[in-house]
Amino acid sequence: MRVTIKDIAAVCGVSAGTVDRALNNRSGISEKTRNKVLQAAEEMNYQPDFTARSLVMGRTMTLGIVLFDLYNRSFAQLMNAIEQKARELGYFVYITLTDKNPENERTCIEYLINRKVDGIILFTVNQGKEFDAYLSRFHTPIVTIFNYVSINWEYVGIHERQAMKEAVDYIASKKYKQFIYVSPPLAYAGKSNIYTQEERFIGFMEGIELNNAPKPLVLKDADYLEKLQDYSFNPAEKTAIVCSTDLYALEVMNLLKERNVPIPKQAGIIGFDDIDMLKYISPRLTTVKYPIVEIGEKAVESIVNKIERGTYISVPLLGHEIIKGESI
Amino acid sequence: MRVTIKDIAAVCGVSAGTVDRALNNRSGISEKTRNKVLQAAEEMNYQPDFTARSLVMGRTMTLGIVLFDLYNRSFAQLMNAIEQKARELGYFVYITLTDKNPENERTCIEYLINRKVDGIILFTVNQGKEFDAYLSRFHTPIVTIFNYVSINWEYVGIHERQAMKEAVDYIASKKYKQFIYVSPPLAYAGKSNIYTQEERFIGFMEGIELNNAPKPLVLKDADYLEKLQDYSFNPAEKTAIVCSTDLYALEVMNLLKERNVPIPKQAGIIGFDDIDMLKYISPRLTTVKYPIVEIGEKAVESIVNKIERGTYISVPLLGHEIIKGESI
DNA sequence: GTGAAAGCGCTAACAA
DNA sequence: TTGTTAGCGCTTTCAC
Repeated sequence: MRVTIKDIAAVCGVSAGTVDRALNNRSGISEKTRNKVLQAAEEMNYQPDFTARSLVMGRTMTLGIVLFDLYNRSFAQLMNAIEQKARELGYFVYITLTDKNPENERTCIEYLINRKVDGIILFTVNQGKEFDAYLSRFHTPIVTIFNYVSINWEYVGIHERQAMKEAVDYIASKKYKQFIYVSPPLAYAGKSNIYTQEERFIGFMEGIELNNAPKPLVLKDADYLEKLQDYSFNPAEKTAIVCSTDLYALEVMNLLKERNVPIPKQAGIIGFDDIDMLKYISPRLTTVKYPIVEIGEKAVESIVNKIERGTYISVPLLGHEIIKGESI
Repeated sequence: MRVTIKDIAAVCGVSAGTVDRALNNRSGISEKTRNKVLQAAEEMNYQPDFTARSLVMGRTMTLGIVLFDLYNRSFAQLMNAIEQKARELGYFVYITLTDKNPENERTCIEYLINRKVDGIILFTVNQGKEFDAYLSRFHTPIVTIFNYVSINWEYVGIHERQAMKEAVDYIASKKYKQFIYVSPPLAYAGKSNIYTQEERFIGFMEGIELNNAPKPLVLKDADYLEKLQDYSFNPAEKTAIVCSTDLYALEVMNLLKERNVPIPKQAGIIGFDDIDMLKYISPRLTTVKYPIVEIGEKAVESIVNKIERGTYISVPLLGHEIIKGESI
């Protein structure tokens, strides 16, 4: 059996309460007994039992993370940042993957609640009043990231809309006459929470309007590649293909290469995310970069502050930057 | 407050023990009371408290994962597979990242043990007799993946050596006369556990010998790119650059492109891992593929079987396949 | 078939 | 300063 505080108490000839006082730096104990207990604990290689502590304290020192999956590079980077910051602050991380399934996501959340996590970092696909109320039923701190839920929930993210608008400004300055917008997740509008994607799209449309660009072709379905396969590029005008994530941009790039459409001479491509793999791809993809690691770290810091001191650390929308590659 | 079994007991006019019998499908209870309790639990929206259950059962229904980081695509895929399989089997996953730091790894392991995880899936950088003994001190099931520790520990992986040897056979069949081997982790030989990398290297050397190839140039340091920058390729002979992971291969490819060394005409490249990003890279990298998802799933199944039924499910080394691209 | 009681390892309130 | 006691919510043993 593992050594418990009782064992230490017996060895030192004191009570369990006193051992607890020594071990956890509580007041009301003499230096002498504290040292004695501490030394005994050391010698006996005492390791505290977190499950017992959790039960009595109602705290587990763990954070639950609800994510789609780890397929997207950015998610992996995010998760990496979260784990590091969390453990630095003394917390462990439960990772749960929802596969973008709303019901599955609720199951994940409930499981986390039942396991008494101290807080949840939530990248949700759910939305709406009902979900908002659902979340409120749990009295557990929650920080939302990327997909906004409502004013009721702390949020860490970037100014998606502004970022995409600036991207359009940048493209417009390059004399593109035609615009195509690629964002298959938009097909889920109304059905699931695609806040970030919607914001990017709104930003795109704002940019189009502000730059007096012609009406763009918007591909908001999974068949965007087929559509692009059939698309006839006007040789007299340059077309800009704006993709809501780098992954779509790379797919588009592959297709254009296959079709022998010169990039960016005939068609330009821009992505969003700045995933690290871009460094191996040519032509270098132009994209929008945002501080993914910071998002993870800030989310953890905010929620831990809420847990330990009662208030979130509100994080203003973080910055972004257009990475100028050779693709547009 | 949350509803507990006591509350249900009070409502139903039975004892807590009886509620437990009903809730957990235990014997010694009439259908009638069972139904009554179950219904009450349903109505009261009872949610079991895992921390309490963990304390009394000594089990937490959680698996601890010890990984380097999530930077490498394969790790993310692995983690993804592990989470899915684990939750399918009713387990939650604590993720801990070691950043390849041996001491940090031990801290992770000990934290996991203190949190009473039921099992640990370990991708270690530690090694040796002392570490072996260290692990034995914990009476927690452990499955090692990728980096082998010793016969004492269950292991899930592939036949790294054989895979690399076959890769060399394949290359040799293509009339390459010069061989360069790239594997910076080899610099840590003796210092940390680089089992997979060592095995791949041994396989490479075996392949070289068997094919009567000339003595290869082995780059086993972080400065491999500088070395390759200065390397003079013999225009009369094709050089094969064998990389121990895709990431190194991509770096090498970038460098060769910069140097305008024609691939694979003058220099061929082969990687290892078959990361999914390869589909966006041209020329298509030739590489060795192995079932990363299966490794994760099998590791989970094996350890859960050990936890619940007392024995691991030994997994024979899994298969691999050479993915023939255009880079060699 | 059911209830009562003990206890998992720890914390915290109250006595002494 | 220290010990005692009563739980946290659940499981389990032993009476009845």
